[in-house]
Amino acid sequence: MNIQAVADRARVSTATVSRTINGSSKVAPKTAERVRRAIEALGYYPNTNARALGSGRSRIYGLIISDITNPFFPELVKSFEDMAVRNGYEVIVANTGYSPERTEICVQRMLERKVDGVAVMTSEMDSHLIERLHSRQIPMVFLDTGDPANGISNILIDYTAGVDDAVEHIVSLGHTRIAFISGPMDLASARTRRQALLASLKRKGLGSNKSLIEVGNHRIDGGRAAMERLLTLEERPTAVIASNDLTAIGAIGALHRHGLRVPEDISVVGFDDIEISAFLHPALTTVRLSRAAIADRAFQALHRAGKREANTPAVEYKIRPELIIRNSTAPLPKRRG
Amino acid sequence: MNIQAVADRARVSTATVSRTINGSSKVAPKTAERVRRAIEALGYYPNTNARALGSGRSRIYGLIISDITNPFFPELVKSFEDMAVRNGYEVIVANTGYSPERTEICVQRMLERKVDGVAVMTSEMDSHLIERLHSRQIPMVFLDTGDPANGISNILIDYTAGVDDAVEHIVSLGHTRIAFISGPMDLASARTRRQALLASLKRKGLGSNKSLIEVGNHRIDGGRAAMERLLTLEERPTAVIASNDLTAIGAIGALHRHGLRVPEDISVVGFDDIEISAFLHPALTTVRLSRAAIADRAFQALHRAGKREANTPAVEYKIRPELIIRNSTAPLPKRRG
DNA sequence: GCGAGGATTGTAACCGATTACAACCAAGCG
DNA sequence: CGCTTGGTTGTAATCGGTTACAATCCTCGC
Repeated sequence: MNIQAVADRARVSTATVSRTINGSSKVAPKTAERVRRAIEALGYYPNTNARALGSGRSRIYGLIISDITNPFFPELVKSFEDMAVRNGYEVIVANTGYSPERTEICVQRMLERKVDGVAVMTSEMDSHLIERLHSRQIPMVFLDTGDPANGISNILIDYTAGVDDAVEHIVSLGHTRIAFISGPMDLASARTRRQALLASLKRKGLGSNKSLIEVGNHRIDGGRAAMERLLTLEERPTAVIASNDLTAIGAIGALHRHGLRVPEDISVVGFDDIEISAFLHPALTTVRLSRAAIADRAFQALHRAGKREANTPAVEYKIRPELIIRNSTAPLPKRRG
Repeated sequence: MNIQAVADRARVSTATVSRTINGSSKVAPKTAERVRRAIEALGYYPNTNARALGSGRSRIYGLIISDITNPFFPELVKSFEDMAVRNGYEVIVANTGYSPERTEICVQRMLERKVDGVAVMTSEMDSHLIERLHSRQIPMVFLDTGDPANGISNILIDYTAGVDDAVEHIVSLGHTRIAFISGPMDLASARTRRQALLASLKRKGLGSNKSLIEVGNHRIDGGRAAMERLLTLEERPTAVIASNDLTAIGAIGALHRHGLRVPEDISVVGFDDIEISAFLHPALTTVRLSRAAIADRAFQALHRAGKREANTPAVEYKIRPELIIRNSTAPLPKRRG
């Protein structure tokens, strides 16, 4: 079952069948209809490999993430894949596991499969790997670390705005001793969040107390450990902002273990709004970073760059996180004693 | 940069280069070495599309799951992909979203991309779709619903053993009023778990009380709602077994909301052992179903079937879940009053 | 009635591998 | 010494599309 069979049945050449399928150049409506009926009758669908070989376009996008088991990513992957499939594309997902060697393999996989574009949704990527893709004219889009001036599209997260909302919320509840648990400092995205938060606190005239800044690992255990350390302080914080939701969940775990109530004794704010956060007890107040929006922009960036017509320049999208107020934050408790 | 360039540099024909790369037929060691050096020097890697077109094998496996945002799946996807990449394969992940229409699209995608095998890790799949793949001789492996007699490999989960462990554990703690929150009854895997559990209870001489059997939806909100209903009973259960961990998490949420303590007042057992379960407060006692083991067997099944030599028959693997005792279960509390 | 010119369609080269088959070569044997 | 045989290597067809270019067909205006 190949294009020749369709051509024979529709009494046209293979070129006409191909044109009908791709809508590339004009085909007379009557002819097109005959071809479509032949396709229908034979249950024909094109061989993607032959298509890719002939045209040089594979209709595959690469999606590089750090780790699919990190709850931030599944929704991103799903949304991206959804859009891709709706547009006739396939997606190859690759996990870097935060390792440079694995990242290199990921890029190699993309090259071998001749992807039409790569969405790099992790901040850790060597410039020589970027160059590898760039030199082959493969469209790319990055999360936060792209450089549109160099032809690489970027999705810019407005951390400052999101973090400001969180700080404003906490401050308006009367808190002044505000702790922050950051992500691992070797992660670019964690550093960015940390800087945005420190700047925001400073703007409020807070945050000079370095002992209230702890480092986690963007996972539950790190958040728990960091919170334990914060609880040993003479002057405990009354509110904690975490670099991501998992960290916040860990922090709440530590608080519960110490018999402290959230939010009555201590308020906690997360970041990301992973699905489970809405269902926790207490439901987590957090800064939502929409994965659907990120996936949408990423796909658009690649898809536009792929249209050969316009030599579309790299674009930059801005995404504004959104504070979701739930039950893990409350007004500053009255001092006892 | 194609195979011809390599052939020229190594002063051999393209056939010899191809043979060296694939190790298909014998190539003189000296020649092979020359070819390898040429490949190295040129930084050559084969065009996968051309390879697939010529050989009929794409070195791509399809992985059909119901929903990547269901925490059960990411680890499965990751493990499967890991094995695939290590063996030079690529993976196409497709979410059915539990919808027949989407499932049909998933299968179509697999056919168009000419996958070398499909792992169907969701229980909902029409037989005509299976036939579509089967008639094209595409190796398949299913989770629980495969039929080795019909040439389809199967990974059999020994639910009975896993559930027995959980029931035994709960009974040994002194509980007799044991509730069960099942998954949605239109999900085959949920029905299987339910049957295994009811049978296990019956074996212990329990489970005759139908009011202790509730239906959830395998998500947190369903578990919470089901638990709420159980709490309205005259005689409340003292232990609850949930069909999956999310359901258990929801149930615990409902219990907390009612001021009940877990495990002091009520014990809760989950199923799956998703990553977060170990970090909850209390850490969840659950029956671990290893996703890594499932992925491993699934890959092996496809990989073996793919070797054209032996006309390998379909295989059946058995996986035994394992009870992980944490802090959400405790001895039956003493009756007060 | 005829040539121009646009719309349609066909011919065939090409994408980059794989692989059946043929050709070649050297060693071994009678 | 000629032939067989097995190991290596090359030739060229093939996979199933895409697409540049050529050919053909109409329709119009003069």
